Amino acid sequence: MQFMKEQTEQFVGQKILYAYGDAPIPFTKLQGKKLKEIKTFGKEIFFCLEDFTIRVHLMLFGKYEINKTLNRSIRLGIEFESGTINLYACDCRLVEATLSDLYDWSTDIMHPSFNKNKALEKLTAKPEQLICDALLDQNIVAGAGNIIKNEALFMARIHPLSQISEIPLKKIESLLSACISISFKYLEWIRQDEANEHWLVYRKKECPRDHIPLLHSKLYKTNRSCYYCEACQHLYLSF
DNA sequence: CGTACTGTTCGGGA
DNA sequence: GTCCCGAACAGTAC
Repeated sequence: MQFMKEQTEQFVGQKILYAYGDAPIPFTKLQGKKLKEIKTFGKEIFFCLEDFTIRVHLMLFGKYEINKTLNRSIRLGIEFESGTINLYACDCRLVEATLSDLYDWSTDIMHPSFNKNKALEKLTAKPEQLICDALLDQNIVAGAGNIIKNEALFMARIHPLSQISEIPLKKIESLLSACISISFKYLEWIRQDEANEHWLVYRKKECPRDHIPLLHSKLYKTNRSCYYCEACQHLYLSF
């Protein structure tokens, strides 16, 4: 969402001339309101207006365009004085509450107030959890998704089915470091329009270390795709 | 809680 | 080559 923020920041300070679409939003309420600020939390982006906020989550299939339309039904179009943001197939809703009451930015990987120790605390707070599930929990580390989960586990050489209580703290720290470095590299890759050219294991067939076939299956509670190498990713288990 | 559902694209198998 | 099917960057509702 950092990249989307960069691309939409040009409209901060401008008034909304007109808003429309099929989002469950009272569009007339937006009209005439000034865009005060754009914030992000993990995969969410917030367009903060004068007395409420538009929260947008692109989910799996969401798309957005600036000053351009796609040939499909519009979820939310926002016309500003100098241009338009068009949102498609995403989750849009109004938030009236104060954002800082809802979100803890200290564990949002990309946020300036990210605190690695807080993230470590949250990660180890549920020791019975499996690491492949914990990494996807936006309340633990916000921003990491399924790709970063797979890549970070591979980099830190941790098997996705490892139990948090059994993973040495140093390994969890290196896993977190991997999440952080991948997230920032990902932003850089998106800027260069090479977002999907750098993955080591995600959607790959072979381990880049030892060239044996990677395993691929949906694992545990979150039931999301895991790509991993049984030979070089250690399984930490209590039994 | 687990299950169903949403919704668009793309790669791989036929 | 082309078509079709199912998985997939995620989360919510029930």
